[in-house]
Order: sequence, then C-alpha cells, then structure tokens
Amino acid sequence: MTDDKVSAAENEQINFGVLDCLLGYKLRRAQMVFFDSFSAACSDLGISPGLFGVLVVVKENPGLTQTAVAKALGNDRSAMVAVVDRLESMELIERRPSKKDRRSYALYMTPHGKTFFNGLLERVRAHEDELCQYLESGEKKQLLDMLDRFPR
Amino acid sequence: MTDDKVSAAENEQINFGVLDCLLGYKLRRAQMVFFDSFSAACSDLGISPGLFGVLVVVKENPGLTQTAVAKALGNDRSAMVAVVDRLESMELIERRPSKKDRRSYALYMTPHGKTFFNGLLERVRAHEDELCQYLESGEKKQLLDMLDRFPR
DNA sequence: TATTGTTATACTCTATAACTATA
DNA sequence: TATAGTTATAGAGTATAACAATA
Repeated sequence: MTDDKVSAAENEQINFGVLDCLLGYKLRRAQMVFFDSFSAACSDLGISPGLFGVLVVVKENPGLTQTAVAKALGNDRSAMVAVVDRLESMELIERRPSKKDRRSYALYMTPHGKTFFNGLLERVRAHEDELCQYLESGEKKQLLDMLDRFPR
Repeated sequence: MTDDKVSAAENEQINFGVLDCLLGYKLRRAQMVFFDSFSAACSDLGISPGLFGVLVVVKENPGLTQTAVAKALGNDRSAMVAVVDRLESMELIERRPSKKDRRSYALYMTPHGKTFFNGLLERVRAHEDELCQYLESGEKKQLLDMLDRFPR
C-alpha cells in the first residue's frame, strides 16, 4: 500500500457523533490514559491503581477494618480479601487482631511498607506531573473540583 | 447500636491523603458514577456504555469494518466479535460483506436500529443532564475540553 | 508477508450468595 | 438478628496468541 493512495475508509476521520459531548465517554477515555500511565510507571513494583488506593487509606487511617477500607474506596468487602492478602504477602501492610471486636482485623502499614510507599509515591507523582503537562496553570485544581462534585 | 454512641473508627472521617489531589483517582470515581448512572438508565434496553459507543460509531460512519470501529474506540478487534454478534442479534446493526475486501464486513445500522437509537439517545441525554446539574453554566464545556487534551 | 474476522484462553475486576465466628 | 471476614462463583471487560481466508 502506498502513502498517497489509501482507501477512503481507512483514511477518513471517524465521526464520533454524540460521544464528543458525552462526559461519561470522555471520562472513560481519560481514565484509560491515566490507568495505562500509572501501570507503566508502577507495574514493575507490583502496584496497580487499586492497590495504591488501599495503601494510601491504610497508611493515613491506621487501624481501620477491611470493611471500612472497602467502603471508603467504594469496593465490596469480599474483594478486599485478595487485595489485603497480596499487600500482606508483600509485607507492606499487616492484619492485627482487633482488641474490641474479635470478628475483625485492624490494618496497619508496616515499617517496610512506609519506606516502600515513599518510593512508590515518587513514581506516582512523576506519572501525575507527566500527564498534567496537558493542563494550563490552575486547571488541575478546577478539574479536581469539578470531578469531586459528582455524588457517590 | 445507638445514634449518639458509635465507635470512633466507624464515625471518624476517612483521610484520603494524596488521593484527594490525584487526577487518576478522581477520574475513576467520577467515571464510576457516570457508569452506574448510565446503567441504571439503559440496562433495561440491554445497552451498556460500551455497546452504546459502538452504536454511535456505526451510525455516524456507515460501512466501517469491525477493526476500524475497534480502533476508533480503543478496543481490541477480538473483543468486537461478541459485541457485533450481540448488536446484530438485537437487530440494531448488520454485517454486510465488503465488496472491496472479501475478508471483512461493512457494518451498518438497521432501520430498526435507528428508531431504537432515537429512544436510547433520549435516555442517555437525560442521564447526562441529571449529572450535569452538579456543574455550573459553562463548566461542562471546560471539563470536556480538558479531558480531550490527554493524549491517547 | 500482512491483514480480517474469529476462536480459545486467560487474567483482572466486580458483584452476589452463603458460610463461620463473633457481636 | 446483625456484622466481619471469608469462600465460591459468575459475569463483565480486556488482552494475547493462533488459525483460515484473503489481500
């Protein structure tokens, strides 16, 4: 196939119709970009966006139960089991038996987890800054503010 | 459990730490809200956000191949097979043998598909407007513009 | 050789229901 | 009776590799 003679169907621009003004579609596309970028930056450390969220919440709120972390992040508590298993096997967080309620665990970040998290956070910030180059000064704040307004 | 005496761990506000200023996290949360709203509005019609995207692209670009639609929407062509099967079984689109290339199909929306799409679009617009109540005048345009700038 | 549609496969994520031990 | 963690399970969604037909 030559460069100056490609079929119309291949060369033609796609018409996205109503998708071009649908927030749901644009949010999904943008989120895919961020997801891929995050993965490229952190997958060699074994951390996905979902695992990162759990790490942050456990770090900032030591002693929370699995169910409380799941609720905070909008996940189901059944899905937390494998996540906590994995983060515990990486020795980043630990389950401690709750003293008040023998049904539940209190989650804590380990000392190694805190060190690991510092390096991880550098990667995450770099990935974030990389993508924020497409925003003008002040726009990131506007964007975060708008995204925060959609109710859960 | 009484209302005025709940445990600190349950009542305490969660500290989201760095997540509060990470676009990737906020985009995911917002997208989940839109996804759930879309599903609530359209799932009884058997249409998910992903199927809707395919419908729009086929409607606006009659005659595209499956691979071209997949590329436009950022999906893998192998995933298109089940999607087109389903939309064809709903008699919304149809595969026609391509005249130029006997390997591929040209995709078209059926007359029934066009009628169906009009009703579907009303639902989608209502769902979009419902969520846009949380944005001030002019902000939706700003938001779409910013989301569009992140490169694919 | 390369590409289209297809199949098989697998992996992640997510959601539901049911079980146990505790409350 | 209700809840926490767990398990099993199933459904999306997504990605890879390979194949037959065709280019």
